[in-house]
Amino acid sequence: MADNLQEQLYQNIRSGLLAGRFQPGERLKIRDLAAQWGTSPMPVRAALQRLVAEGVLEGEQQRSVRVPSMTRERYENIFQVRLALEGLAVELATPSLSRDDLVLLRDCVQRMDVAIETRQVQDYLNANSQFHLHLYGACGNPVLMRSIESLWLQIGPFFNRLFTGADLSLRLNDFHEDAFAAIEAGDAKGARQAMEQDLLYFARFLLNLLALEQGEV
Amino acid sequence: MADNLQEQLYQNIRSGLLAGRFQPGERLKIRDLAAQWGTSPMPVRAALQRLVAEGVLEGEQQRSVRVPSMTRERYENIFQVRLALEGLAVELATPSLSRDDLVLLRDCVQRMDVAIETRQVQDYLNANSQFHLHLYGACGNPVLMRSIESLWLQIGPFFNRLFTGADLSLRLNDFHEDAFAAIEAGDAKGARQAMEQDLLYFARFLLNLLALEQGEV
DNA sequence: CATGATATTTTGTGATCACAAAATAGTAAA
DNA sequence: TTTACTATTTTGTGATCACAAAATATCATG
Repeated sequence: MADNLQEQLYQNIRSGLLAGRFQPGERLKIRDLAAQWGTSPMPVRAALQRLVAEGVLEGEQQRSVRVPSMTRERYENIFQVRLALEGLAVELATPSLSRDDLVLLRDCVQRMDVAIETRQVQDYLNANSQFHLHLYGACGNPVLMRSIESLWLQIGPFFNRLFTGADLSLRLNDFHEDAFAAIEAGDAKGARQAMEQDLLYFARFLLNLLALEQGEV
Repeated sequence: MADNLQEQLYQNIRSGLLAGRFQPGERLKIRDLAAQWGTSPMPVRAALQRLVAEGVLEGEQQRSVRVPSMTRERYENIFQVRLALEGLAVELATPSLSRDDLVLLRDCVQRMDVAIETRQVQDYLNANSQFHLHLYGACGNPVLMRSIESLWLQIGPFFNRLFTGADLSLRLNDFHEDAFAAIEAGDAKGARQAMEQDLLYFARFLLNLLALEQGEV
């Protein structure tokens, strides 16, 4: 942890968002959060403004800060960019993976298999994000990595909330296995294609959950 | 202009950066800028932190804020992402351009032609950015647009500074003409390819200027 | 003259206060 | 009961202050 407050508060709010602890459309009020964390409003303000600048929260025209709500349209917009960036990252990362990386990735795939069988949603999500982000991390391009993480931060909240209590489809690991096989063989284009299939399948899965939820409300 | 100070200061500093009025590596000090604009340090702080969050300025480990310096490596990292995102944007935008859009784009191409002949560097840069950004703007994906603008903001400063006083290559408009022809014909893939060629040519041109400058220093 | 320790200044962070605009509650009239 | 106007509270913004850490200057020592 950094030694300044606003960094800590930023991390706290951020992980709260990723864990789905905030409702879409909910207003985040500076003084409330400050009281909750026992600080002055000042560092909370900075942390919130940072999250707005990163596109994680939305700032109503120089007024209050809200948790954005996810619509089908917004999801598809984000997905389109993810496909381009994560595809590129896979292609770049594949040739430069070390033996240790491969061991870790294989482990992630196995953990996802187990998680699906035992219906441990949280385990699956953890292994899934580790698989993707660790793979992308090897692309050697910090700018690309930063962009990808920004997008993950934007969908993460809904991701986690929607998945909670959802039935895991048995096919949610198929494309990871394809991707891993291609990666292991050093086939960058193949790895990219498999990964794009995974993203597509995953996106459809999530859109179903989203439609389901919005139908119920 | 928004009615709050920090937004105005943000815009001011931002356009100062885009115009190349700051030196790479230069430290931006809160109190200095505040005195310069006749405000308290507070809104300056917010504006700077926002620019750091957007990746335009770099914040040295919870300490002072600097204008990042451009290296060949960093430029290539940004370029790689630009190619993916702007290529996608062109492909998406092409089918949904209105007649007015085409008129505007054609005008940009013409203005660039004139600017190259008369060696008006600033005119060329203005027409160039308008051509690109207006085209991308038609892609209908705000998330994609935001990402692209973020990248432009990161190279803009060097862009403008390096170009000032540089000789304009006569070929700097060739690919725009190719791209426009494809766009006009509704050929999305072709437009993407032409635009990628343009980015590539432009990037090489800029890398030469960068090498030249760093060789001189 | 070069070098390292010390003192001074500079600079970012966080707290408290003042203020205006927005959100909300309260009240009166139809 | 509903609606429109007013009063109160809430909330974000900007200013000023206090403080600690970093940067810089000063000076003594080799």
